[in-house]
Amino acid sequence: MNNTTLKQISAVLGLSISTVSRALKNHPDISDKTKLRVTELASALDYEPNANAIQLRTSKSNIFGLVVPTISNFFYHSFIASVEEESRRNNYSLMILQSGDDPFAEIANLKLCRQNRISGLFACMSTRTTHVEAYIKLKELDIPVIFFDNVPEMGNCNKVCVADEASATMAATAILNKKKKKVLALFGNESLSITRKRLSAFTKTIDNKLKLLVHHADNAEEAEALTLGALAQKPDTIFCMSDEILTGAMKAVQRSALKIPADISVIAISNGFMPKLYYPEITYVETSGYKLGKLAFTSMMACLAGSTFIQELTTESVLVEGESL
Amino acid sequence: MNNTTLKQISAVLGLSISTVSRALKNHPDISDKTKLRVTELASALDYEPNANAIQLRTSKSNIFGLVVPTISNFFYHSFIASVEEESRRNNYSLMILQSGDDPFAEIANLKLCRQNRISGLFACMSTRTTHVEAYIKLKELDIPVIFFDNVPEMGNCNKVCVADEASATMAATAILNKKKKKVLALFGNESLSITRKRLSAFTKTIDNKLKLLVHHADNAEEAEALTLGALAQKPDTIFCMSDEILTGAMKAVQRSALKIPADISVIAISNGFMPKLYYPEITYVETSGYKLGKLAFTSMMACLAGSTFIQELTTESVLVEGESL
DNA sequence: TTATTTTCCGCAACCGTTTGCGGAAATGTT
DNA sequence: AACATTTCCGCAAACGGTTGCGGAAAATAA
Repeated sequence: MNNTTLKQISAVLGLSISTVSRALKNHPDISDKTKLRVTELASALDYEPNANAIQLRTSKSNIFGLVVPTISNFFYHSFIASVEEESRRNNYSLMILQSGDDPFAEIANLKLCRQNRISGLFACMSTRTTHVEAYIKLKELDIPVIFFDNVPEMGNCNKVCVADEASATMAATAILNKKKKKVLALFGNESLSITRKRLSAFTKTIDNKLKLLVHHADNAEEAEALTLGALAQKPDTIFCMSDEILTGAMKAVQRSALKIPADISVIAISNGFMPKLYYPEITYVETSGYKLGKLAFTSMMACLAGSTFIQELTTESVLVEGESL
Repeated sequence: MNNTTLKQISAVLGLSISTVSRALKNHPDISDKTKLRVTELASALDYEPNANAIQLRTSKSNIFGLVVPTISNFFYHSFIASVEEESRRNNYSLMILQSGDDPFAEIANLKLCRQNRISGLFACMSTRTTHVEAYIKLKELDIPVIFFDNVPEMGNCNKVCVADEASATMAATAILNKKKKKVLALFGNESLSITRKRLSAFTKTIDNKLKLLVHHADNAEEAEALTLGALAQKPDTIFCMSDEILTGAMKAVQRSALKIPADISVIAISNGFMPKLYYPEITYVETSGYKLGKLAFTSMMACLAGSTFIQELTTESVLVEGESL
């Protein structure tokens, strides 16, 4: 069975297509009697307007694109859920695409977005993105781009970020306040903007006031291995810059049968899900993907409303105390 | 700046729109010379075809819908990632919508899918879905619907499921083999199809050969509380039917400072991510969302290829041994 | 009754593509 | 040279809506 069209309705009712169209959108030109006839038949026939036709005619798509390295990631997860929620609430659909950290797939995804004439794009660049041209092209087409999480260096673009520096500073301060002496600090891939920001703020705050062992891990396995190795040097605290790092480190801690916080303290920067999985719950500085999503969305709406003001927004972080520090 | 159109290209080159259209798709009617002129200008102008126009003209959308209670869930996660991957590989886009377990949002989402004239739908019903009419309507419109995870009872629809019965049986068998005496078995919401299946298969396999304490938890917190309470009865094993249940139970175990597997054994049915988070790693029966996604996709493609054969597919499960049993 | 206004609806163009068909020009065949 | 083919391209309709404009019929005013 095919979808009902305005033409079909108009044929049945002996009206013109335009009259039916106007009746359905409650246009004042149409009499109540006619409106009633039309709406009743439309709902009887389960009429649903063809979004493609509307978008073609109005050249507005009401679709947002969202490109991300992978959707299987705690942080992106909540970000995506948040953006999807807001989008639907505002009558937008979301087209979600993952690049798998492959620059070519990323370009292909952006092309797909363009073909679908998206109204705006939420983008987290892949680790190895070198080519920002494809993103710039979107801007030239007056399609707002809101970068999040791993954002480009260049200044003239909209970005929403968690408070990387503030979070790292907050965590470092918490450690200092507890009079810790030796911290194993685990960070992510060095080429990520968030890694650089967090690392510099963290070390700056620690400021040689205590012994610092810094390591970089690309994934949980690496973090576990690094932690197992570094535990030989008897740190009294572990700092993890992300959830993924945290899971690796925690496994190493459990494996070493160390008691938290008696034998070793743990603090992380996290979305909040993982820390609550453990007992005792891990103390963490919250960088909420959910909040970031909301922020990104309001930024997007501002752009669509005509704001040409380039803004770089940041969510606030809070220290959530568990019993691990 | 606006997007380039065929009309613009044709105007510049002094050709008709149809010629340009054909040249771009390498139609034999067009001479190589003309093709070259067209393709060069097209790429110079960064031409990208308007998907809406194409979809309107061809009445094929190349968009799949995916509706799910929430995307913030481990299992759906990997399922979605898997389907997205396959979709893009096959030149389809994915429109992902979450209902938040709200039946009205679910209906609104399906409406959105219809308006966008999706080519097919991957659907996991919300817990409280009573109204399958909206789904049936899609079938009437010849839009294939592949249900996954929480599927409707009715027979005449395509379903892909993890091997619920087999998984539960496998877990129960593993427990029996280890000569356990008293099992705390934690299940999810009773109204879910997967809960019913897993519960019946599990209890049937255990068959009163040991003492069974069955509880239902809707979320991790409930699972934790239930576990804490039930530990008083000194079970020697905990079975968790899902990741969410597992996280709750594990927290209770950690809180009680019980050693795994010395003091208590744990086994779960899981996607595989959570069990590897703990040390020792939890033994689990793997029900892979990733595999299920692949299966759902092939089923979808079969439907689109014209297969009217209603099928109910099931992925295979495997027991992944950790050191918790 | 005639003139004026209001009410209600249809015509037609347009959005950007695809595609069947027809036809002019170029080429090939006797 | 006359005819048959082939090569290459354009016309126009269609997909399903939206919307400016104009106009007939009905209602109101003079």
